[in-house]
Amino acid sequence: MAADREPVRSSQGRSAPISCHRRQRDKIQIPEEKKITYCDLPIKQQRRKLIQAVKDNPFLIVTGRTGSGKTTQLPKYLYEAGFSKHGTIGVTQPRKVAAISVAQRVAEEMNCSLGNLVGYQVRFDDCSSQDTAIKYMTDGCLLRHMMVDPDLTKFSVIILDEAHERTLTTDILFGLLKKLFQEKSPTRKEHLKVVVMSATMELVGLSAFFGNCPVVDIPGKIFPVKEIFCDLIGPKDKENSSYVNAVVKVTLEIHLNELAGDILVFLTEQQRRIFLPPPPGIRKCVVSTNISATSLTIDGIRYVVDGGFVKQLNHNPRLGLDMLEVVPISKSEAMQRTGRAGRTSSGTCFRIYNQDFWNQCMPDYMIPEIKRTSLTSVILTLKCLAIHDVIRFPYLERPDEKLILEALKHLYQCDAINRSGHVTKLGLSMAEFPLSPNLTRAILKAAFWGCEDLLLPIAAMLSVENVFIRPGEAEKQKEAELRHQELSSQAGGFNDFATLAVIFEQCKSSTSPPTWCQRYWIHWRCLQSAFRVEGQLREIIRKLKQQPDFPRENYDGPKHEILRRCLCTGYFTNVARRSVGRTFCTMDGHGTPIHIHPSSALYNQESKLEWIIFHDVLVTSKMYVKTVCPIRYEWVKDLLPKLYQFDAYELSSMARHEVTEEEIKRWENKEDLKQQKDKAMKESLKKMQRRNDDKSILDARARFLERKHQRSQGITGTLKETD
DNA sequence: GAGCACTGC
Repeated sequence: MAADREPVRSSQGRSAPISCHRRQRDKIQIPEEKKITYCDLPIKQQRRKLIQAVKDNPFLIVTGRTGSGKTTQLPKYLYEAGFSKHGTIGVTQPRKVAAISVAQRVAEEMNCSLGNLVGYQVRFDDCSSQDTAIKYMTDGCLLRHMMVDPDLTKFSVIILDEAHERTLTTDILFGLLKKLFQEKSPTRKEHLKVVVMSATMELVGLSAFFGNCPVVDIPGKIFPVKEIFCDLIGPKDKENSSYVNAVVKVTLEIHLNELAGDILVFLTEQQRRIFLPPPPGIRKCVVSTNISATSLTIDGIRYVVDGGFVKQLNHNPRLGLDMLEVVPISKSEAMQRTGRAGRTSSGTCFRIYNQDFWNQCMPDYMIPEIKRTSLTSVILTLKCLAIHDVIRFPYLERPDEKLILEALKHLYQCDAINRSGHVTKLGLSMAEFPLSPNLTRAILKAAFWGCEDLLLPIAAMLSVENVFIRPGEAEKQKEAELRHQELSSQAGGFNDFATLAVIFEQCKSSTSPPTWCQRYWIHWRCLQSAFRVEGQLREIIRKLKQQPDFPRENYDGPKHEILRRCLCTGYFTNVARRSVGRTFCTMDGHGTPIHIHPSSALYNQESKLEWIIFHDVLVTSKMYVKTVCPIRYEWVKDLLPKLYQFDAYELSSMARHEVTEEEIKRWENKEDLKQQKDKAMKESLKKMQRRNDDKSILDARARFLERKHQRSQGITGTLKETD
């Protein structure tokens, strides 16, 4: 077996120790790595091993800390070994900047101009050509590419980099690539190879997923980092967000007591300012929310202050809502933070939490995105790739079935799939758009009515970052708010969607858009990307309209209602009706009480409203809806039944049909056992509670006998059958 | 009367 080959270490039986010299992030390393000439990189000694391992195995895992050179050198080695004769060597990155800057560096090293031998492709920027042998791209780009070329016929090697980040797209690509090899598709090239590169991960599981493929480890150097638990936060403070004070305290202490060296501080939000006393010498203190957020120069960082928390966007399938939650970071993330102190010299990492917090509250690894985000778009993509059985898709880690069923339900409600879970013609069109299904559905309705010009700017504005500037200073904030109100009243004063359109159009047609933005406290950079997104969406619609069977419908209602009618087609899943006072109730079956966010033009206007639709929900201190618009009941009346008239079983029936009888039996038994386990757990919990109650002791024996009797009649019988 | 991370097509 290839896994037993000498130079290549199998991952079998290998633990994934948490130690600081193995935790890295590549993005920051990029500028720094430049200083090392590529001849000195540790990966060079493994060159032959790596090439051989790729030749011998369909899948290979390469691990190594940042700075080992795997991102830049491995594709080059494979090119030099002749792999690109059979197709492009594709390297994916989770982020655009990384894809572009790595491509630049490799092109430099190989002495060619970017876009020829070495190129990159990201959204809005394709810098590659027919001659491109090594192509860096975002993982999203590769996923898009697979919708046109599912067998990846153009590629000889696919390298998935930064696999440890476990982005939603990387996880989907894992499954798609695995499937490609399982099915032995006739069009798949014999020589397609897959390399997964990761800094830190549960490598045993990953290797097992890819058929126990070999793992090559590239060692690297790091200076020693002292780890100090400051004991300012313990397990009890898990829900408490007052850790900011602790972070400031530790930072000040470092500044006053420690030797020269810059400080890197990790917090969950941008702080307006962390005050440091006038410096005796000058010391730089960088406050960062997340490592990937900004490319920081980390030269000279000797001290890291780890606040211990991150902000995470989680999707709650029960409520159908996204929630921004502050959660403890994982041990592996903490080690990555630690590593940041030892890049250029030895350093110290101050953790504001104690050892108990580390042991009890921090998971080993972060929960991957696929298990905590809405899967609607991803499931639609899979359906378009003819993967109907989305429940049994080979996930590295299977998301909760509830999450998948919720996505199916949503897709059905948007007409993207039919009752039996098959993708519809409309669904295929929807997958063309890089937008949420709700928004896409609204755009397509507009296109059917021939009024897409109304919707495209709104869609573009909703898919870029928040355009409204909120200055920190109180007076300026007032001014900004007034300007924003001015804009919303120009849009009629009662429709946040229309406000976005007004901003888009006014800025675009102004003589100096940047000045216009300054005046109205709007982020010019966001608008620039909105302009580009609008162009891209317009192009997609143009192509769809060229199809001969593109539906064209007549709109016969009043003109001033057409925008909101289109929005209703997409957002009827997000309808709410006013209940008591300023509270609204969603109509999606959950009946969740919601409130209009103070940033909306409809805030404080609630008494005048009856029915509304909203773009998104944010749960902070209350459940808030943002980007709201009032509607009439008649517009959604016919659509609302669709919110309830579906059968989750039927929607996922594709999965069931393909499952053998035997599998169903096994699955049912598992469920039985699980239920029994749950029941037993609940009972023992109750028991523990009762034990604390003195009065109950006398009854304990009687209950015990009663339960024993029940068990001997009921549960044991079931167990015997399943055995 | 809120605020409050990041990425991607």
